[in-house]
Amino acid sequence: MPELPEVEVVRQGLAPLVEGRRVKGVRSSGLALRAPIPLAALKKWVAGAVITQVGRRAKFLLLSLDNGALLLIHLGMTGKLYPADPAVAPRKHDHLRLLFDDGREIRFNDARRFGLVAVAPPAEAQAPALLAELGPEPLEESAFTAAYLYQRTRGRRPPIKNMLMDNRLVVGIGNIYACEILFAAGVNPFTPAGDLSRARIGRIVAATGPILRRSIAAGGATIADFANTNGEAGYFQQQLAVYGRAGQPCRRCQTPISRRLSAGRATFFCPRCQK
DNA sequence: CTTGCCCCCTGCACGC
DNA sequence: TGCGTGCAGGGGGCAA
Repeated sequence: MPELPEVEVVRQGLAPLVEGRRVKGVRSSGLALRAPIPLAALKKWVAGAVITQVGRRAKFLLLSLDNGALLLIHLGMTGKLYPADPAVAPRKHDHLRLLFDDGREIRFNDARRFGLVAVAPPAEAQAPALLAELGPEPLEESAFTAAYLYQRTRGRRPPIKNMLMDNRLVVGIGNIYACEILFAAGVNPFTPAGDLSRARIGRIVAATGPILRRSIAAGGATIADFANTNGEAGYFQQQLAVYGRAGQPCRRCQTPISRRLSAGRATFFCPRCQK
């Protein structure tokens, strides 16, 4: 489900719910997500600690603790965080519960279990292994530059769309926003990345920030079931130019939007506007 | 090292 | 009503 804008929307909603709160206890469903929930580490480093700050790196939520440890949460495809009353029975697919000393709790619900919960002890919290290979943040304009993307794509044959979704190159861009960014840049998603001119790379980079920021401002895109911490849908999906619009007229030229697979993922583009 | 393929898992829409 | 199929915002392991 969530790409960078959706995770950022969750971060913004989660921060006021948990910052300054002390975790009283943790509960897990016992079912593994992408990896087993590290209950021992959660009890050691999270239970009893105060959450000082909620940050984000790529699609990871980073909950800093006052003992120096770091709680990492990845929402995968269907992960949701929501506040709950501890007296109310967990919902189906609630896999982690963080109970606070003020009588509230936060639950992590993840039907498909592609999410991830990890704990970095204080010694690793500044450089968690899970974040070690990640490329720059696309909203950091000094890092995700045309010069950077141009250099990193030279000699590479994979389609530019697949490369934009590779978090070693740039983080946070998934299937929706890769399609949208390339439409805005007028670049065909199947173009081998290394074939793109400096000017076209520049258009891709220039299109990225505004699209991601507009989505964050709109509360993210809710295609099926994305929800913020209040359970509310976003509305950026109303502004999508190509994603999910196969057969519908291009908003710019009226040509029907195409849908083709790229690396097994549905890829939407305007065959006329994107060359 | 790169690249494509397949898998993890559940839920939903659709056709029959 | 039920069943089979295909698809879904992610990401990692594996083989060639």
